Amino acid sequence: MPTLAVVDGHSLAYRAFYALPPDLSTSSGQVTNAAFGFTSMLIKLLGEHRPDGLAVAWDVGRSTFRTERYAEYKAQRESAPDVFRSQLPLIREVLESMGIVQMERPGFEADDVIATLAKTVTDLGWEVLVVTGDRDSFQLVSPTVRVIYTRRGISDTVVVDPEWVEGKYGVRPGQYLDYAALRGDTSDNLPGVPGVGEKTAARLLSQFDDLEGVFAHLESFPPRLRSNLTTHQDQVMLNRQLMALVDDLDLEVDEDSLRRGDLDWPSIQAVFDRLEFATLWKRLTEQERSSAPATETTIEVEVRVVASATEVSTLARAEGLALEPVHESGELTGLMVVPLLEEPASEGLEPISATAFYVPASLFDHLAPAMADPGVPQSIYKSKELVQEMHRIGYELEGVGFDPELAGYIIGPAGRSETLEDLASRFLAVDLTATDNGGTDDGQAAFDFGGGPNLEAAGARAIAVRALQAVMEAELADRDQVTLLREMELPLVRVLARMEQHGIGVDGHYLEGIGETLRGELATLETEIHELAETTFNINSLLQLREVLFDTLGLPVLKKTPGGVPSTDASVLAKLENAHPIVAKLLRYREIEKLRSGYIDSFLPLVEPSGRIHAHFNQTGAATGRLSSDRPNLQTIPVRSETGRTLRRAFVASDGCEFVVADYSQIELRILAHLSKDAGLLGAFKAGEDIHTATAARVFGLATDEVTADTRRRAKAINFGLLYGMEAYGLADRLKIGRAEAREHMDTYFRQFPDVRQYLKEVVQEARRVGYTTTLFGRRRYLPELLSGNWRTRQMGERMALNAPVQGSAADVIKMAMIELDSRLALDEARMLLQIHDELVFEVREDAVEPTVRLVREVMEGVVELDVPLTVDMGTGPDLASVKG
DNA sequence: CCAGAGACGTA
DNA sequence: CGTACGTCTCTGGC
Repeated sequence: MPTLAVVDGHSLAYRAFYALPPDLSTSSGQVTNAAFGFTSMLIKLLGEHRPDGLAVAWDVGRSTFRTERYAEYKAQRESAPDVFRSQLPLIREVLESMGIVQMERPGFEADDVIATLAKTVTDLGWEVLVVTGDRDSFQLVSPTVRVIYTRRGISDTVVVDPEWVEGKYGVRPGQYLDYAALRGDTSDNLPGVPGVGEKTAARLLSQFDDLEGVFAHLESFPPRLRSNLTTHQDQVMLNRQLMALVDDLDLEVDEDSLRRGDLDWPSIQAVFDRLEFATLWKRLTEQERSSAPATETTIEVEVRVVASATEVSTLARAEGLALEPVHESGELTGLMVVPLLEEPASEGLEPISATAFYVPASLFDHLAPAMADPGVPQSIYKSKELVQEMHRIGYELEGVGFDPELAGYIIGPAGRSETLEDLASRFLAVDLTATDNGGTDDGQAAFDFGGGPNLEAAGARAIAVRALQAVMEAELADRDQVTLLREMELPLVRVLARMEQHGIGVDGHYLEGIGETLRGELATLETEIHELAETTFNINSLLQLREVLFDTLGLPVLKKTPGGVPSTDASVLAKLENAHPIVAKLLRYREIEKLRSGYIDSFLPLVEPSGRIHAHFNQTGAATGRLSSDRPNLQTIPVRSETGRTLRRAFVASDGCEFVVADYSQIELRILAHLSKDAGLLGAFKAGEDIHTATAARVFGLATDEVTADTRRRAKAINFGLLYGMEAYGLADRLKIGRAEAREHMDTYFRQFPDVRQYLKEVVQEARRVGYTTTLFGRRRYLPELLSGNWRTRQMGERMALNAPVQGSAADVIKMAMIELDSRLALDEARMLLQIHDELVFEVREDAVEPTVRLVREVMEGVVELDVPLTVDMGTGPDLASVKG
């Protein structure tokens, strides 16, 4: 079935305009951010969805039949800025050069054109993909019409199908119009019914089907709702009239003109050249001219439901198993299993065809031996989740041998982790979403459509995991990153799974107590601040606070935010502290409020009845290779401020246990020493000197015992600045010294440590040459920023290039230590609880504290051999506040 | 409801 | 004009 993509031109152009920096322009000064973003999105659409036809619909003018019928319609909208409007002709040129049909209709909106097109071509047997950031289009969604909805910016999109609409709004796509009419739409200036939000609207419609049904049953509603509905009935019916898309416009739709033909490369090149779209030209040519699959293929899956123990045992004799969980209303009901017998044929455009075996949970006992056997490696997308889920019901997955999510993280380009659909599309040219919808195209697959788990879809996912393994492992082998996956990221899965599962003990009562104290102090501060301001206002409102500080009190504006508005951040307030007594109160208020909202109120709901918090450790969240933590983020427990530290007492070791905390001393500077091989830096570490004091001595030409606290502080700022790619300007700001003096400091530093300068220079050069940086263990970070036409972006790329190998190598080192420690610690004696980048926290049985301290130090210090020693500082204590070395 | 801005906690 | 994260509050509604 051919697919037509229809783009809402204004909607997308507007998104692009606001998503991309306004300094994107040609050398002659024409701003091109909207045109650039639009074209980029278009290329992405062509690449990812491979539509057979393409059309762009435009709005014309502001007046439509809707504004005639209802003057308020969209009346609140301001007209678009000139720098946006000037780009519309550019976009039209791009589209013309690419031979893409553009349509518009005076008196109607682009949405109406889209609706008409969708209806027309659907009748001709096409599938439709509507690309827009406008939710009104959801009323068009059907089994053959999907919407690619741009949620924010231009790259965060979601494919909206009937299931998505139902899941999100609780109504069928056919009811969406009535639903929106009830709810109203502020962006169109259409009021809804007071007291009827999304929840109520959805409930009413699921009960009475449509507006007519709702208004026919007014008597059954509570009085308030009834009267609100009665008074607003006219508005609601008007809303529906205005929101309903017109699908019978008189458009001359010529099926053939919609189809994409061969591209006219010379004319495209002319337009792209003039707009200076060099990178887009490269993307388009590589994508559309390459021999890469012209269209996505699909997975042909035959699902076999396993019914006997014998069949399971046969499966379990495979050389490996791809596993995909199958859920029904939140419960794990079974596993889709694809045995790894032979390499799947993944060349060309043949559909990948395989059998997936569904093993219901009742037969898991027979699968257990294979799952617990590292000799039968398991390939699992999001393996940590399945490891935990299986553990909870009593089964251990001991041999996770592949996870496409982790492989994708290693291959990069990093960012947030990719969905299995993304990965299948990228590495297999397979469209998994086609199967997810129930595989209605082959007749026999629809047996469970509408109820029960979609076994076809799960089977296709398991097959995709297997196919991805072959392709991605080959890619990793080419890059020499197989070890990184097999020896580091995969073994870490079990370690993290255990840490999350074990959680950390929290004294909820203590936390509540602190909360009360903080609330008390906040109330006092609030009163004082209001009195000093001589007005009551919301201190948390930056808008109101700015007004008080800079208008009412007339304090000077020392810094602007990136948005161009006066900044009130802590560094500004610190400078204003002597200007007005309100400032000190504000600083204190901010500090306390941060603790209350971010650490008390957000932690308490996360404490399980067991008295423990189970944070998540995300293995694919950071571009450098670090872990990240969320729900809650336990890598940011306060430690710097006195008040913040009181909160640490809430983290308590279990009865009969103590915390053991181990942190690498100056690991990043040590890695810089190792990577740069700078004699001075290596010497200082080998001699066991305090690195900041040693740096100060060399930079300021002093003997070690002549280094004062202040010179040490300066040296420390230089050392840290180095790791972040800081320049003289930043150092000057930080140390409150002149730019020239800062320059002088840095020059002296680099004279004393010449190989550091050389190394930093080479890192950037190499990154520019190959496109990425590399860590000790071969982890890459891709840095397209280095080739940006934008100076700022390029500078940022350089700083990232300087920092990534150091931060990333440190992450590698501690990950290796975690894996080794996990295998060597006895679980009944010591459990790893937290990783905070260069620090590990363990909960240890009191009688095992001493040997554990010894083992942890030995493993952490010895896990890799560098040109400098790695040293670890250790402490123990019954709670995180009283950990003492 | 949602996304962005601004602020701020940590390494 | 210092890297890497996650989370809170407020605000305005491409």
